Amino acid sequence: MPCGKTPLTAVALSGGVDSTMTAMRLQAVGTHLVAVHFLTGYESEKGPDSPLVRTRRVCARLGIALEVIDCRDAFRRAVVEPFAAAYRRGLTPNPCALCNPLIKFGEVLQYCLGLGAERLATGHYARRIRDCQGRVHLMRGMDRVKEQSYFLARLTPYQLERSVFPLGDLTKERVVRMALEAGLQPGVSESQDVCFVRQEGYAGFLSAAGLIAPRPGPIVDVHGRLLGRHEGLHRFTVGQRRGINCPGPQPYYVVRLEPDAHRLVVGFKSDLFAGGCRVTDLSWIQPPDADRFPVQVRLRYRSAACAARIRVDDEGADILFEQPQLAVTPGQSAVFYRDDEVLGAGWIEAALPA
RNA sequence: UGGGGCGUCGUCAAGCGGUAAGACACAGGAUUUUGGUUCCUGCAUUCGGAGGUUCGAAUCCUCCCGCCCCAG
Repeated sequence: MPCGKTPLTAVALSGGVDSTMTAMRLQAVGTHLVAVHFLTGYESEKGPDSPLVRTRRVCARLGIALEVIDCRDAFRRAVVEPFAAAYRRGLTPNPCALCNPLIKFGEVLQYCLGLGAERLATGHYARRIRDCQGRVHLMRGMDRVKEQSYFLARLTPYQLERSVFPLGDLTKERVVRMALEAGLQPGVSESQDVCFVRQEGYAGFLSAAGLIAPRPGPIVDVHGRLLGRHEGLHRFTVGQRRGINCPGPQPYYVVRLEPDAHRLVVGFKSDLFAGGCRVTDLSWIQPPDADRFPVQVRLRYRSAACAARIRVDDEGADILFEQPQLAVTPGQSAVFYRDDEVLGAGWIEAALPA
C-alpha cells in the first residue's frame, strides 16, 4: 500500500526483458512500485511460459504486488477489430500505434490511476523530458535502432504527463547485459510481431478468426495489363515484393491496392515513389502555431525521417516531401518530428504523385 | 502436308563439341514491438523424344513430336 509521501508508480510488466528491467531500474532508485499486467485475450502461449506466469515470477522475485487487468473487451474493440476493418478497406493497419494511446496509456493507465498511482512506467525505448516551463516533450530513445517513439506519437499530453520510460536513455544491448548481470534468463524469443497473432501469420489470423473473407482478384501492372491473380488484397501492402508470384524483367512491387475492384496494382521499384501524402485524424503532442511549417516525417517504423513541408487544414494535412519517398502506405502512421522530438502524428490516407 | 524458324528450371534467357550463366518467381533463414523493405542460402546429373557420330554432345547428323511464320 502506498505510504503517504512517496508517490506510487505503476509499471506495466509483460514478463519480457525490457519491462522487467524497467521495474528493476525504478526499484533501484527507491521508487514505490505496483506492477500491472494486462490481458488482451489473444495470449499465445499457455502454461509455465505464458506471459502472465512469467510476470508472476518477476513480481515474486522483485517483491512487487501485481494487479492483473482484464483488457480483453477493450483490446478487441480498440485494436483487433480496427485492424481487421483496415484490411477490409485495403489499408495496412498499424495496431501498435493504436494500442499505446488506447490500451496501455488508455485503459491500463486509467486503472493505475484508480489504484492511486500517479504515473505508469513502460519499457518503451523513448524519452520524455520536461522543459523549464514544465511542459513534457516526447523524444526519440537513445538507441537509434530500437527506439520506439514512433509508436507513442499518438499519446496525448495528458497521457505523456503520466508516463515514464526508464529505458529511454539506454541501448537495448545495455539492457540485455544488465538483465544478464541481474541473473535473468536470456529472453529467447524477444522478437515480436503483432502481439495478438500467432504462428499462422496475420493473414491466417484474419481468416481463422472470421474477420475477413478473402476475395481473389486480378493483378495488373501500372498500365493496366493483366499479369495474374491474387488470393485476397489483405495479403498485400504497398511496397511488398514477395507473394505477387508474377515473373518479370525486374521484381514487381505492390504499388497500390484497389479494394473496390479487388485489384492489386504492381510495378517496378521506380513506380513506388511518392511526392507526398495526405494525412487525417491528426494528433498533436506539440500543437503547431502555424498551418504551414517544415517538419521531418517518418512514414513507417524503422525508416529514417525525411524532410518535408506540412500544410494543415481543417480535415488533416498535406505533407510534401523534399525528396520522393519509397512506398507511402495508406493506413500507416505518419509521425512528425523536429529533430529528436515528436510533434504529433496523422494517419496516411493516400500517397500524392511524385 | 511447299519453304523458313524454333523447342534449355514455373517464366524470360545465356550457351554454338569439353562436361548447364544470369534474372524473375518460389522456398527456407537472418533482421523486426505493424505490414513491408533489405540481406543470406537453396533451387535443371540435365537441355522436346529416340537413335547416331565422337575420348567427350544442349551444342554435329537422322528420324519422330510440338509450336511459330511465309506461301498454297
